[in-house]
Amino acid sequence: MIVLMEPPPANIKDVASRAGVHPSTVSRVLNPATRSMVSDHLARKILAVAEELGYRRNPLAAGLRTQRTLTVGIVLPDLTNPVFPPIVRNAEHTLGAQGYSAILADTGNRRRRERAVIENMKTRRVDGLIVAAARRKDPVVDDCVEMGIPLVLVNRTVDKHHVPAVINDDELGIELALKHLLDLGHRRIAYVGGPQNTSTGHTRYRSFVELRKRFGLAPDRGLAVNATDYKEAAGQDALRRILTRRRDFTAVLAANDLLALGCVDELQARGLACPDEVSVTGYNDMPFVDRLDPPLTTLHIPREELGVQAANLLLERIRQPDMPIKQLRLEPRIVVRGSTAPPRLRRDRFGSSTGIAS
Amino acid sequence: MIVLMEPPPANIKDVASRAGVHPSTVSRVLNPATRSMVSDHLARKILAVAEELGYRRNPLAAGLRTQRTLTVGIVLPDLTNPVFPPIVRNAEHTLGAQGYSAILADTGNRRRRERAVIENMKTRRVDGLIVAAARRKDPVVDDCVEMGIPLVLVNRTVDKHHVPAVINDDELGIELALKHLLDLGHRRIAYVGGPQNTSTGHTRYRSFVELRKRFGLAPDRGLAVNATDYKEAAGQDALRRILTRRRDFTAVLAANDLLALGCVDELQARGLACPDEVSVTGYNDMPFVDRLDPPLTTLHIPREELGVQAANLLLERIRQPDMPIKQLRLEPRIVVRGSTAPPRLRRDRFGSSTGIAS
DNA sequence: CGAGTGTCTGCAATCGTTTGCAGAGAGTAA
DNA sequence: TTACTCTCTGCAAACGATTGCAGACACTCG
Repeated sequence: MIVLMEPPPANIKDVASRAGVHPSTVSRVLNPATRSMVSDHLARKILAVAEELGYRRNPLAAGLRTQRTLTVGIVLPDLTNPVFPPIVRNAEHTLGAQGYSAILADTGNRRRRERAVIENMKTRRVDGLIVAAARRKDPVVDDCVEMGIPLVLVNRTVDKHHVPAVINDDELGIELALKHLLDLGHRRIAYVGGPQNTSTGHTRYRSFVELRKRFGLAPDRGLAVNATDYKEAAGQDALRRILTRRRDFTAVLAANDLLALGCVDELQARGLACPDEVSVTGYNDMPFVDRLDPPLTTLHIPREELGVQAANLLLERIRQPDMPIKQLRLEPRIVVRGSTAPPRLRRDRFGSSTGIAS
Repeated sequence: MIVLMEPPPANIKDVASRAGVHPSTVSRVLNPATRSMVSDHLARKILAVAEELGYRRNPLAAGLRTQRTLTVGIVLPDLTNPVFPPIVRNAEHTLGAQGYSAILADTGNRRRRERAVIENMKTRRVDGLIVAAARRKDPVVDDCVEMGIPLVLVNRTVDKHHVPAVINDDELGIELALKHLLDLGHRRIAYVGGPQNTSTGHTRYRSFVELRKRFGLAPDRGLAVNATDYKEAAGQDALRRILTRRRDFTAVLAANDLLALGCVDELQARGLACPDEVSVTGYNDMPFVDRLDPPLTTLHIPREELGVQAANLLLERIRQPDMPIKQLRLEPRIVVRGSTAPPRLRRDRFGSSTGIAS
């Protein structure tokens, strides 16, 4: 095959000599901030020449000089978790509209890899980071803020305050879910939570415990278990652990859709009908959970908004690093579907005297 | 807040002066290819100093000089289509293992944006591109190969041959699906295809038409409609169009899971039970289609493998641009689930004399 | 006419690496 | 000793842009 060797792309010097000016003048014309330094007449001419030669500025050279790369890193725990694609997509899109490109890295939920990819991004001199993989205590994140690298957390945050973040109002979310179950008439409600080293897992669990108290429910020991992971298997496992101790609940409030699916699996495995015998709620309203069997009652979170806001917040921080730190807390709303229903009397199968009662 | 100003990261000159050598020597030691040029003793010393100073090479400066950025672009039509995350994830991971970072862009299926993002990546001097958003005729892709930019297509390819690609064996896929339906006893099978400007849409449609002939089925006109988009709404729309003409089919073979879901919706809207009255098959085995109602019979594609192979192929091309062009065609396998069943006689509701019969 | 003011453009250093070339030095052989 | 080879290291020029500084020039005003 014959490869046509294209001429090397025009650089700023080519444009300058073709326009009969000095490279610096060209640079000034091409740079919006310095554009006004050169006379309109000359500027127009230079722009024309640049256009004609198909000039494209070399971001490496520019970045080397300016220390800005127009690049941001996006760090995810798990791209195959359906919560994240919409966030990424919208973040990428709003960043792109401002000239920024996104470098993506999936940590696979591994700390070592999180450290490695962020390290890599730092050496690549990204202008900022969007991190969706934060743990509550996250030394990698701490390092970044300490080094002054603009950073925005999304979806999950860290315990330390004063880190910019766009997250969900989990207290509200859990309250909505719990109220929904209470309204249906449930009183014995199990809780399957997420990993306690994530802010979502922690906050949702804490909220559940507090709200249960506030609503005057018994502090049912043994009815709440936190899974080690936001995955179906972990959810199933958690519910299994609950079921070894108690069988008298009529609903399961899960801290995440995937956990909820695991719960549904476990119920099914035990021949317990959902929602007829046990109701289940999730969190996140992942795509397609509306078409599952049963359609999942869950909390809808503004995924697109999370992405857009995270990107905007980051851009703001990049441009004005000294602005006070903002935390956005977006409101979820409950979506009632087929996985929840009023409890039925089923003394025949369950009792409060199943053994290890509290 | 007090910001501790870190000292600027050490550069190659710092290392050199600290080790009492010339920067070029340091460069040679740090670069595997030239590593052997310097004596072991000195090299060890230099490495120690570099380590001590926490030296990290600046990829911008290196890229500026070498014209290699250790960066590749990944271009997707729609990240929220569940087919892509696993591909991206695995591609990113295998690229990362070789020191490459991935710049991600989602075109939202818009040609303008495809052009723009690839243009942007080119000016960023990516070393190569993985494109999952290709159309059958895709001038943007043509430009890239013409300019000699290493490029690998994934999932979809272009009509021109001699473009490296990792795709599915769609002929086989459609054959498996069709055979499955035939084995169940279906004879009147509708087809809901994808956009004909994508290779998948085209190949699957063509395969269906040919196989139908080969298996001796009537060339049922009006039983095949191609959707304009790989989305549920488009699938629903397509089946609706078929239903205005014919109602005598007992199965729908859809070219994609999302289209299949749209078909299910339309059947449901018309009160037709799936699979009792009409069977439906999909393509891609998206995550969670196994838990839908009904669980979707579909073709499983090796998504992880697609990502890994695409990345490897690209790396190969980057390193040896003159290698003959490879096309990988991975085999799907059929996964039989609840959305397909033997046809039932239902003369009561359907007849072959519903109007516009062929 | 000279000084002062303001606007525009050019000069040259700089960002941090890489790499062709040449030279230094050691070693070998005649 | 001289010439030659070989191995290692240093020199300096790129790569392509940005930017502080200063000079050129036109213009106004006294």
